[in-house]
Amino acid sequence: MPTDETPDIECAVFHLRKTTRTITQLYDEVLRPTGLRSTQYSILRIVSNLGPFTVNELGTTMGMDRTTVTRNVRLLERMGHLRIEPGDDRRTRRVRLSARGRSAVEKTQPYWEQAQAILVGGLGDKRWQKLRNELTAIVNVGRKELDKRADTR
Amino acid sequence: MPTDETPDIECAVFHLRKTTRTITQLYDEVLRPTGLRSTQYSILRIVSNLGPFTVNELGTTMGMDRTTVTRNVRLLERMGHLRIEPGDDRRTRRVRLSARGRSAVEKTQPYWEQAQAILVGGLGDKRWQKLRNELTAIVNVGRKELDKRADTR
DNA sequence: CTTTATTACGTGTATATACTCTCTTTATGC
DNA sequence: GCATAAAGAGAGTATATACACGTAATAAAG
Repeated sequence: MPTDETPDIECAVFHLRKTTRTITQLYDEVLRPTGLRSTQYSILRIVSNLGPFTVNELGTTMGMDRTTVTRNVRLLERMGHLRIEPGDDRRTRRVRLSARGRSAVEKTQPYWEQAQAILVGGLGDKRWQKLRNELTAIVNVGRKELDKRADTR
Repeated sequence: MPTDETPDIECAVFHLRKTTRTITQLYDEVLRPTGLRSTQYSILRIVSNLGPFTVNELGTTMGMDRTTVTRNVRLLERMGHLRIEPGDDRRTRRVRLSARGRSAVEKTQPYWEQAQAILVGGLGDKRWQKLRNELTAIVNVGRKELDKRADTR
């Protein structure tokens, strides 16, 4: 059962979820030797590039529910990749990369590049850049509506 | 914390997962009165439009692992939306919509249309059509690579 | 300065996801 | 025909995800 064309379905969330499932499987497969899953590497990369973060900030950056961040981050802390320190305020916690986490990101980088090369290579760099922009655009559409609905409540 | 721009990150799987999280939240929010989640409605819709399916076929169509199909379908069976019958072969099972499932799809349709309208309306129909095609394209890129790797093993 | 609202975060629960391993059934080789 | 391979599916386990609810700390109102 090789590559089947996705049938005539308009539903946006269906296409997005199907695509994300498939591409996550690809990245997970390529990253497998590193012991990091796609989401885990994403979190470490984001924290590495833009951190440190509070739990809330990380959630906003990743479009991820706060409580999901808590659990994902806890896992990475147990693996020794992240450190979770008290924040400025006694309510907040500061999530930052550990030395081990930094090393893991470096070691994983070439595998990530390989996966990225397969995908971007298969689509073409220009098309990927455009796609990336469109993804950002619909995130903003969705985010805006969700924020609007949250305000009403 | 309103709509924040996704920072300068190239990683494809990060953008896809972030987008899918956000859009799933939107659809789930709009679908909430119906009691169906995004994935559940997607499965019912697919089975309704293209079914019946074996577990494997449904997995292929949705880019979903076979074992995930088993569990998702079981849930919908317990809700009374799907029926799971023996297939042509004593190995296979046939997944089809029940009368109740058909009714649920119909009742849910206007909510789905509302969510879809928010998204497609926010992006523009032309851009959405293009985006949809690009999503299909990268699914095929990913699928092809995954199949290649599966053959080697 | 006390009451009240807001902010930041965690737990309980349920769905979504996929890999590994195993079982049963069908197809293939000889 | 029988041994072996392949196909279809489920169970065990682990991660990913988010909503409802609860708690502690800070900010705002008076």
